[in-house]
Amino acid sequence: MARTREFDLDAAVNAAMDVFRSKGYEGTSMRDLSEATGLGSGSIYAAFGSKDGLYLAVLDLYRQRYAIPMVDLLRSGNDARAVIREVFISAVDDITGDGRHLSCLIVGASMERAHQDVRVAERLRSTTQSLELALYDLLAEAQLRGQITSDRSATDLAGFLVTSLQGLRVMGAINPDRAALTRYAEVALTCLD
Amino acid sequence: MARTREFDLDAAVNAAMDVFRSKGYEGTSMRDLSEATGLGSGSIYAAFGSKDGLYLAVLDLYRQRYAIPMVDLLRSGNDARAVIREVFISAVDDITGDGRHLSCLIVGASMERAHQDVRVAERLRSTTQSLELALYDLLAEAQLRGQITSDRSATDLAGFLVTSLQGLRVMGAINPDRAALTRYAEVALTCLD
DNA sequence: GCGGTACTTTGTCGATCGTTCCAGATAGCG
DNA sequence: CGCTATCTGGAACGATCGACAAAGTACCGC
Repeated sequence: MARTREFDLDAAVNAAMDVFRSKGYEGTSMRDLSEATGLGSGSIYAAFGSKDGLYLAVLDLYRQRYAIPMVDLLRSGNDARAVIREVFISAVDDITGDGRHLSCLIVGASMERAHQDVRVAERLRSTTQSLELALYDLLAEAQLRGQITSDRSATDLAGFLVTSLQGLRVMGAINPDRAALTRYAEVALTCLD
Repeated sequence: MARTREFDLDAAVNAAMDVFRSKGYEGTSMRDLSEATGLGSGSIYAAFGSKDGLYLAVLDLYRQRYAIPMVDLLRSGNDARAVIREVFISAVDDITGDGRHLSCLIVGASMERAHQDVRVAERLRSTTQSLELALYDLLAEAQLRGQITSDRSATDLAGFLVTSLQGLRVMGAINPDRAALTRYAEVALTCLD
């Protein structure tokens, strides 16, 4: 055997994620990625194959970092309304958190990449579906308990909530007003009444 | 005087709009724009100054074409609930209309350009604000008449509705399911009850 | 009809794009 | 400790980027 890899793959993907989030896919050059990760382009191509490959790795990490914890929270067994509010609040926090203008990779990928790369489209569909499913399970049980309205199916309510989350990301990009976004989220939650 | 301009400026901006909507800003090259408009790059630079200039012209046309009619509809004096439902339905139609995957320029610009070009950001804020304002006026009067809930301020309801519209655009880009999007929109409208 | 002017076209600019390749560096094995 | 397989950073590739200048073309007032 011989020399082992020196750099931390995860750290590199992390650094690349920030770049993609602030500049988009097409707006990011390999030069940007080299500087952000501290790697030579040769190392990047050896590890990820291409710019697309690195983007997919970034997208997977983003899902693992943000979408999966959200699903876990929804499945934690706590009160439906409280858990959903928590999800919305943490989303608003994420949107307005730092001043670095890091937009949501999911929304960005939906607009910029979903039409052109089927692997991206698959991942986006999978992510939103798992989120919708977790919401569905939570809402269906809450409906059985009479905790939320049964005027609408749990499926529709779940899809609507995901839609609202995506909408908040967009609105936050246009005007990162935390108080306003929070109020919009509160209105969305009234659909459960 | 001298030679008159041979091409139709509006037609060129229209053609460019389709390209930007399907490829995004960074993903569109001057070559793409030349082919779509049928103009030489020289003519484009003479007419718009730069790629950015053309993009701004496209964004203005998009606002004029989609946002302003929406505001006019909201101000038509018809029943609030019916008008708002019409706005949502026409938005869903627009999202799922053709198979050409033309995403919303407003949402695309929000994600890709708002952070980098203040002129884009200004236009986006202006567009959403005029939409929110039209909704506010409509909702405030409906509240006075007792036609919709007064549990939430008209401001919050208006912002929420715009947020939902943006969310529908994103969801439509991930999965252009007209029936599902329509149901999500219906859920959003229940917030007025 | 003619000169002048504005518009269109074409070719090309330097820069940068994503990608590949190579020479030097480094760590594990005998 | 030397060998060698692997990794590394940077140089260099052809292609393409946005932008522009010069040349050609059609229209106007005279």
